[in-house]
Amino acid sequence: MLSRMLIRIADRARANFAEAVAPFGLPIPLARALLALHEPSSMRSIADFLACDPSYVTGLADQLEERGLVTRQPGADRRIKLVILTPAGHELRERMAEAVYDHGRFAPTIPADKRVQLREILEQLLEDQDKGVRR
Amino acid sequence: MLSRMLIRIADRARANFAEAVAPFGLPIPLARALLALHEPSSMRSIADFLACDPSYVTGLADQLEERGLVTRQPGADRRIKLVILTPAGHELRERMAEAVYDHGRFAPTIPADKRVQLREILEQLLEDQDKGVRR
DNA sequence: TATTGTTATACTCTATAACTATA
DNA sequence: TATAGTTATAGAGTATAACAATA
Repeated sequence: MLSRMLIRIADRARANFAEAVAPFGLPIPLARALLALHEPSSMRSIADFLACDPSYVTGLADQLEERGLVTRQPGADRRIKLVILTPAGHELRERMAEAVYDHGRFAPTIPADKRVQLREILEQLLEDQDKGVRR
Repeated sequence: MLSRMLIRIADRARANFAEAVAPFGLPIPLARALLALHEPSSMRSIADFLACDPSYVTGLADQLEERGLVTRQPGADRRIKLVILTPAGHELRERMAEAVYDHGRFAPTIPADKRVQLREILEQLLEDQDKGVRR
């Protein structure tokens, strides 16, 4: 079945990610959170990006802060806290992103045209998913 | 990135599975284990199929046994225990498989030819993965 | 000595509920 | 009253290590 295949392959993709970030010594959830920070972000927007509960982001941000990778700054709306990369955080994020990209080159045996097909189909699927298409 | 898309879509596929089996009142891991039992299987082979540690299968089998869905019988090699569906287990498995199949119809908006493309590419990816192709 | 399965335990990831502060 | 974030807690899912029985 299609779903089962998708899940197996995604598991491999996750394992790839884990391998790629392992050398940096960050637990996977922290690595994911760090990579989410392409710009200063509220706790909530991080939660949305990671598809998790905001309460969970609190812990992630705490740990990134302990490691000196981010700081929290109050936003204009003072309920909001902006999570901002420190220079060290920025630098680590760059290096990690590159490692993930290099390591993540998917499916070297799949020819380029097939990969384009795959991307198109996946895009369509994600779109359906966002629109909540019944399946 | 391709991996990220794959993971998002697989998450949706997992959620689909969860929805499909929810009416049967089995926790997800038990549902997966039950569906793995297309034939009498050793603990180890179940672990292989589920891609988990054998020690974890012990707990799954215990719970399926408590629910009267399987029994354990010693194999010819008496180290081996064969997990075998009871009539109730067989019947439940049939119904669940059907529900999963129906619910799991993936991507209704994807035309049939695209779905064929997708299946082909996924098959290739799984093959690479089994062969341990560097990625 | 290697393999099957089990036990006891512990870990990772994550959510829920109740709370505080601001809006 | 509704929203952002936090705290404390709890749960699901799963692995590790040590072990017993069999090969």
